[in-house]
Amino acid sequence: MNIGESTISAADLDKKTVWFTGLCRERGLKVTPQRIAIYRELVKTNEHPSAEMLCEKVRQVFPSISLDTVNRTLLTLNDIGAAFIVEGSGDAKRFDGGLDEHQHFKCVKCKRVIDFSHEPFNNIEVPQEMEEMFVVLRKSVYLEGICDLCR
Amino acid sequence: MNIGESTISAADLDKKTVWFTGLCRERGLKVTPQRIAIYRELVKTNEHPSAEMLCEKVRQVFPSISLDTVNRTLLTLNDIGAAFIVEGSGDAKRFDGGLDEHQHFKCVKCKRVIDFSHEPFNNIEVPQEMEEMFVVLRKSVYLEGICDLCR
DNA sequence: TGACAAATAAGAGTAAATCCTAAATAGTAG
DNA sequence: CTACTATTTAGGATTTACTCTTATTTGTCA
Repeated sequence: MNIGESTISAADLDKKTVWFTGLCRERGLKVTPQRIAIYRELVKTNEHPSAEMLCEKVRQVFPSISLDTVNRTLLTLNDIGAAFIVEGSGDAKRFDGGLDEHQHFKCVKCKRVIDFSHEPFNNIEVPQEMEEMFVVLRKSVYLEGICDLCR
Repeated sequence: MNIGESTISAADLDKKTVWFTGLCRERGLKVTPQRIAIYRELVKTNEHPSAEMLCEKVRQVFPSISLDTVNRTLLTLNDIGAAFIVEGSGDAKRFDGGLDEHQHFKCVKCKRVIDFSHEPFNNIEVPQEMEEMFVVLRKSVYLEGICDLCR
């Protein structure tokens, strides 16, 4: 079990960036400084930021970036598998650049999304019947409730 | 295993309604005919309707009901745990009256949300550590991929 | 280096959800 | 039954989270 915190080293960040630029090229996507900046900001944090939150961060480095670009880019990242949209309920989309298997707990009050990793949950098996009918790309256990700070 | 379809009998619907009125009273909420009507319509279907869709259905019985009331009521249902919100991919919120414990599979192409129920998934256990730190209200296994129609 | 297609910025546009008001209505407790 | 208070209705205003359009810029590749 491991709840919350997890950081990325500068070395890992660079490694991820290299992997990401490769992935872009592979898919015929241009490697623009905006894309890199957005990807790096996303991967740096484990806060599952919204497009809005990321936009603010990226603006510190890239003052003229538009929210639209951030939004579009995040959807692109989701399409190519460099990030994904956290399953959630209703509000603004939340993104996750994390590639390790992990689960999410979402606080229904503050909307915070907290990572956790629990070995048995990483190993759940998709039933045969589902595999036959659908292509299952991602699986995760999703918990909702009230977090430590809100209760 | 059970994918997709599932209906509710008139008897079960009534049982749920009784449970729901009890829950309302417990929470000091008035048992209004609108609330009941909305709840019953939601529980009857497994289509994960939006507020708009539900409003139309309820209007067949209750022609003067306002969309605002439907919206407000659905959020109330969510608050007291009589329903919950499923991710609507940025579009309109979709609601689920949670007939039985079940899981969701979401198609990344057509955005369709498909219910399924798989005994082992219903019985997953939340780790002690999580229970101590958070109040866990809901747990589910969430799968994403490509559905039978899209692939 | 230059052409071209892709990507971006800026700003307008949109749809859903939420909030506001005020007046009418209707559960609920005493 | 009555008083109290929650809830509903209606219609407009506001907010949120995108989404589109158009002109401009910029990676990429020959």
